[in-house]
Amino acid sequence: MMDLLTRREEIILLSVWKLKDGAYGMSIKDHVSQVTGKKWLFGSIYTPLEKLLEKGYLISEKGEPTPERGGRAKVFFILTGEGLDALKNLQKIYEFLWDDIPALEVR
Amino acid sequence: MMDLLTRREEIILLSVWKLKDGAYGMSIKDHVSQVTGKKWLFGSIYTPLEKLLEKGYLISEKGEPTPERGGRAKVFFILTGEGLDALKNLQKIYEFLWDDIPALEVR
DNA sequence: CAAATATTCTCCTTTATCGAATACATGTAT
DNA sequence: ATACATGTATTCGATAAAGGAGAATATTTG
Repeated sequence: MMDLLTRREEIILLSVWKLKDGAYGMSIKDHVSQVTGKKWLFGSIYTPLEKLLEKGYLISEKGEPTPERGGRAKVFFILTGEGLDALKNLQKIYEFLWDDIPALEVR
Repeated sequence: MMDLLTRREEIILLSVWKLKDGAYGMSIKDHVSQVTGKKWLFGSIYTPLEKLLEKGYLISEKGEPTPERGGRAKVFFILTGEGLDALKNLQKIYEFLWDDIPALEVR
């Protein structure tokens, strides 16, 4: 073990996928905070993003600055084929792990 | 962030649940290795098990030694109500995260 | 005491967490 | 026009927690 995605890598990768062409640091931070119901800070976003770039699961692309007052240029992130494969691999493992756990669904 | 289960905690907690009254170090190790398709070592099992006890997600129970030649007594693990809640919480987050990701399902 | 099974321990690397510091673009007052 | 204020976004750095590998130790029976 274990070349599986870490928890944060999983959550961030899925967020990038969901946000499509609008995935950059801040929007990812907001999205994962909303989804998980907890407040995420910068460090918890940019560090794994960096790692995901290294692994080739994401690529980044410098965007234009916002035309509003203030607004440093965003860095957008896009899921690669390898990133998608990593998610598929995880999904397959989840099938085995979570399948046949009926008692959890009753509440 | 983040009081969410870590990846290993999740996998091990689910394995304990699946193995019912037969969950102890070695059987958990074999189960997670089989499910994830990777070889897990002792350190990757007993350390998080200890953590899960501390968190109250598991309780342990000393078993009888195996009647075969050799066989130190096993320590069995049982999921608590809190442990089940932690899994349910994770399951709920997965719903949001993984829902509406149709492209992943094609393969 | 030999052999088999199970767990504990130790060392080291990698992730995770938090928030201050910095960068960058634009509005505004002089 | 130019300095400074303001709003957005990212980089950095320090510390804590989790992950990873496998040797060492304990326990039980032949």
